[in-house]
Amino acid sequence: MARKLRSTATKMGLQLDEGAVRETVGYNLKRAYMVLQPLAQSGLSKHGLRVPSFTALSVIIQNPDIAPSVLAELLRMERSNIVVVIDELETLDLVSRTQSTTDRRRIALSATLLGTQLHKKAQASIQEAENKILHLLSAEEQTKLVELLGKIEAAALD
Amino acid sequence: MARKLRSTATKMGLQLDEGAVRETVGYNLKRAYMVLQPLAQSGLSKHGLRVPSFTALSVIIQNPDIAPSVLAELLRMERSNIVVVIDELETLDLVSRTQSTTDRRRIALSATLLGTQLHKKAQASIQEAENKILHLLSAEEQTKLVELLGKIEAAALD
DNA sequence: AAAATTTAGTTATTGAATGTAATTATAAAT
DNA sequence: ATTTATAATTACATTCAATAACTAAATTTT
Repeated sequence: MARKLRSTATKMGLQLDEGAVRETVGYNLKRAYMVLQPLAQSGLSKHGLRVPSFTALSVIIQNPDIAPSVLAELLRMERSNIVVVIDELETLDLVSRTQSTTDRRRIALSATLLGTQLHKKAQASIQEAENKILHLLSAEEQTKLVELLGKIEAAALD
Repeated sequence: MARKLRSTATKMGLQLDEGAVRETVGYNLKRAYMVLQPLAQSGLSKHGLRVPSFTALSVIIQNPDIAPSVLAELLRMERSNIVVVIDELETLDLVSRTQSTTDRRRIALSATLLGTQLHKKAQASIQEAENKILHLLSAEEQTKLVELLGKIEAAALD
């Protein structure tokens, strides 16, 4: 590690490191996320999507007629923020809102054909972008990583 | 997983999941980060610090007389954003700026005694907060996780 | 030595993402 | 019938990171 990190450091003949923060798992998580997030974003921007809208589209495709509030819970977002994401997806004709006839408060979300098609392409773009980094991890390492991340998330639900 | 995730889902007798996004490593990273970040923040808020100011303080303690621009490079932040973090730390009397005599553009950052003391306490608070979750991972798992995260970060430096 | 270029720190501004509070319409409960 | 709760929404605030432009000082070029 730290080839580029040393670029300025070596100029000054110093031995730099971040010290105590590196002992927290959270900071290491953040730094790895800072690497992958821009890759995902650039993969999505080709299709006019942002990360939140892509994740929402993904969930809607997987769960046809899902309600916004359930979608929000699943994505761990506020209901109020989901609204603008749905607005965005609807404007792009990727998702449509249908008011429930049995409970007129409730809205059913479904992906359009275009939405399903675009999602497939966007998914491929993300995978491709992530792979610029992740091909340096073996399949077992990637599986292990996702498993450990899942344990952290599961632990939070107690 | 998904005890709480099922809370609404089970009400409706549905089997919900996020679908394709979960196949991206980046999203799993994000979700795990969403668990740990608030814990770190609550650990720090007791001491009047935010995550960015704590990480900066950590680096300054580890590297006395570091320049703001080097600090920014190490934390992968913009120089412009580091300034406000330093302002904040200086206001709290945790860090002081000293102008270099040899190069009057350059500034040397150093932690005050108070800064060093507070950092130690804040560090303990973070560890304690993180452990509410992380004790569910074995020591080996935590080490493995940090190792894998490090590989992702290292891969980005090519 | 003078002029041009680069570097360090700073300021101001923006945009993206998330969080909070209040509002409207409908349904459910008392 | 009145109250209470829920779903979606709107408006607003906050945090964080990114960009551009500015000042002062050093370095390089001519």
